[in-house]
Amino acid sequence: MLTLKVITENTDEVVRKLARKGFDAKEVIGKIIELDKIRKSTQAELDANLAETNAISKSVGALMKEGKKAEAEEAKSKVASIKEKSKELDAKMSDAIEKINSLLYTIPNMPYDDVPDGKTAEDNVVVKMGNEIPQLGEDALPHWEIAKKYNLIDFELGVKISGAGFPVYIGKGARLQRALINFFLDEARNAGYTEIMPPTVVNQASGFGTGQLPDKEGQMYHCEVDDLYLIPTAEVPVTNIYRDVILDEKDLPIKNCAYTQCFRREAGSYGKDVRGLNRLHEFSKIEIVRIDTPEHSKESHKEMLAHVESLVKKLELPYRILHLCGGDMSFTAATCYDFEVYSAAQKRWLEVSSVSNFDTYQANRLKCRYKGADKKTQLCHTLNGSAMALPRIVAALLENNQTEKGVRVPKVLVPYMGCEYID
RNA sequence: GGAGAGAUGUCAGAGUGGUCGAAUGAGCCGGUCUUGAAAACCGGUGUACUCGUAAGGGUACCGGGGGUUCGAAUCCCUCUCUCUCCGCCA
Repeated sequence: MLTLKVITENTDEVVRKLARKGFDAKEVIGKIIELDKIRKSTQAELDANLAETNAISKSVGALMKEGKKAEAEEAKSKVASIKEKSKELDAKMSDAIEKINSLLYTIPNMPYDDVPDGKTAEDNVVVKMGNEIPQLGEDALPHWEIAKKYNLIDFELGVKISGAGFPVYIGKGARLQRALINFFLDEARNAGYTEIMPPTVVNQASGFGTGQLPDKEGQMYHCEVDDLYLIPTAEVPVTNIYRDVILDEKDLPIKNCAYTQCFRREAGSYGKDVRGLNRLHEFSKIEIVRIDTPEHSKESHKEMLAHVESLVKKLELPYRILHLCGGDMSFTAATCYDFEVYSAAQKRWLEVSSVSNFDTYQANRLKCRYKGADKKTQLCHTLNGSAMALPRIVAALLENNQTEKGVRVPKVLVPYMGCEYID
């Protein structure tokens, strides 16, 4: 969430920037400022009351020691009325703070100035394209047909044992999963990321820390008995490592990567979007996460983009990079680039990665701070990106590389697959 | 699942009703000493809110929440978590 400080001190700027995200902040910020004034004055009054209570309590102790019982009793009686007032003030202040926070949660992050204007996905800007789109014949098969032809993925079997959106990978289909996971992790490690293997279920505090809760409660699987959530992305456990942590500036940037299974309820999705591997309830993803200083985070973001680009390049997949416009960006991002690969039989672009900088928005929720050489404690910047999500990569690989001999394995994956063709 | 023990600052660890934001030790930072280093010695070393130009004040925080009391790290209730033993088990 945005900090109270930035909202109260730069109100006009905040309103202007949020407008680019299609969010009218004027009213809610007005309310927040009002509530904050109440909070401040209430706190001043409460603090004074408590100070008086403390002073009297101290004097009672002293009087008792001196044996001045009557005076001690008198002091005691004085406290009663002050205490009652304190209780009242305390309630008033908690109420104000609670209201302020619940309003703060409704405000999205401010987009950076270089984020393109726009309202919908139509307005996203293609900043780069790479690798040739293959020309397939009329008889080209979509990936779900290929998966069936070579017995790589059994969607019906998944329905039997779990439900729709939980495919079963078989034989070379399963091996391809493992090959991609290893490839992505090796690439990340070579780029200086520390490999993390986190839990795939998290508690409420973690879901809250990265912003999945309370807003997107319905998107996560919830184990009610234990009140734990299945993670929708490794971002949740890996970023929460740094919840309530004060880092040392010399340890920044922190660069972590993690492979996990990801679980998404995807309530409300339907049609061609959920066909085959296009949208699943469970899938494998390698995530890269960075924690950085405000001064260096833009540079970090660039490095992450270059890393993800190198992956699609090596996999020989036609790709394009989109700079998301203000209106299409996620609630929490300050700037975000999407990577899409072309799935030649479906004839459509599939999103395989988004790489975001959250500025201090997430760190403020997480209370993730660092201490610099100047001994000052301030909020970190957090960034993350997929590097990458498997299913759509697999979809594009199967479709784009289909030949009469089988599906050609990209050179870079051959050592991981142990074969040149999937047949 | 059963029984017991515990949760204190960066860490270890004291504190069982008043001057405790918290002993002591370690670590870390600064200094003295030293050719340099080590040792020794001296000083400093939490977070948040708030008042103040500043110096410096005030308030809160000893796992979370509530209660008793003039006053709670300390007493009571409750929740959570951790550890040990037993059982079960990949």
